[in-house]
Amino acid sequence: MISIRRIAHLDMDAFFASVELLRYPELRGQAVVVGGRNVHQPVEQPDGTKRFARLRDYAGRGVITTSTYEARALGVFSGMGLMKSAQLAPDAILLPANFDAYRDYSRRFKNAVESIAPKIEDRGIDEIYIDLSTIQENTNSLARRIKQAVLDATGLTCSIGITPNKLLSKICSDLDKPNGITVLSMEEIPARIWPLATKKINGIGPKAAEKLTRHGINTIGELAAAPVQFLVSEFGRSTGVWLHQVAHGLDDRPIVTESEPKSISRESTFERDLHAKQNKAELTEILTSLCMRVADDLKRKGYASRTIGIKLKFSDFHAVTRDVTLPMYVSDGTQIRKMAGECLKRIPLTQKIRLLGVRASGLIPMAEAELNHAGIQSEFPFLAPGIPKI
DNA sequence: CTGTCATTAGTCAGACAG
DNA sequence: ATTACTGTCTGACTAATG
Repeated sequence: MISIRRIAHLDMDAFFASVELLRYPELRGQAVVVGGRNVHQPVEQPDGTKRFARLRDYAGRGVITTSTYEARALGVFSGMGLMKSAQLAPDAILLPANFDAYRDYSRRFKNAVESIAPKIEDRGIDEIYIDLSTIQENTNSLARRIKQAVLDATGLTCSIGITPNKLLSKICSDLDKPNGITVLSMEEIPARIWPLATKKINGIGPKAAEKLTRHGINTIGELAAAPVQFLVSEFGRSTGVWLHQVAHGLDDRPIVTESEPKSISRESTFERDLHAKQNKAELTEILTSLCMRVADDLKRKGYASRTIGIKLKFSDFHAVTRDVTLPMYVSDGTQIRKMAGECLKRIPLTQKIRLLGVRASGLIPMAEAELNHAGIQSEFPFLAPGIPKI
């Protein structure tokens, strides 16, 4: 007995910017971007109107997190440096990010969808996959009902793709944005998917797309027509077979409703590049603070870690990482700091540094870590409570 | 006794995404 | 004065083990 899967991908429209527009409705219709660091909140003026920061006022290393569709029309997209975007759209309104508000609205829209279709896969703050396979209702009316529930709960619009799998639904939710519904069956793949650029496939990024272009493959249809043995020889067994499958719209990944985090990290780009020796005190303090924040996050989320790593990004954007694994689990900031210090010693410091990061991986829930820790201690009493020599 | 092979863990870089 | 932050996954390489 086989059942036809019906999977939805729901993506909130310009999510962070749209949440800001709920708070500042007078900005509706304008080019607005969210992002940056040290961006000040709008200031109320004597006449009751608010004074907003403009992109041209910004100085620093921040990037755009989200932009309204009006800003995108000016060539200003997420990920772009704010200094760069200020040249394209100096008059665009710049707002600081309010992550607490976004998390709140995220929770609201997910709850609204859950009340209609409970089998949901979380894909970050502004999108989800929904398994609609077992719901007996016309696809279009179900999609409209979900969108209405999201709008009622948040005042925000979203776009939905509904197809037999996650791969196609993800592509389709983007085809009629904003505020759209796209339903697609396998029969429609040649007409509606094959003309699209390979970059539209989730997992084909700039590098893979560029490599495909070099081989004369620009569209998903051209990728589908490429011999699988050619793709395997160019991209390796696993990626080559995958490219061939996805180009034909094939994807059997299940909806994953629960998962455990694999790593917890904190990183920070400095206001200015720092020199390893000249700014040693400053760097040490930043490293310690990152370790304490990671320890905080671990404790708050209830995990312990046995692999601690650091990341450095240099002036030329070249990044290096080092990590170290212990036979026991740790969650204490001081212990993490010692391990991070050991990692740092193994990195040659010639260039100036622009970013420092600390990551904890090899996670297990705190309760299990304590059991495990007790076992390790009795087996290796000399390890506890200090840090073994590296 | 030595070489080879399979397997696993650890480490690091890089691609990708939201 | 261009380029954040958090997180997942995979490939390549090395070392250890049997």
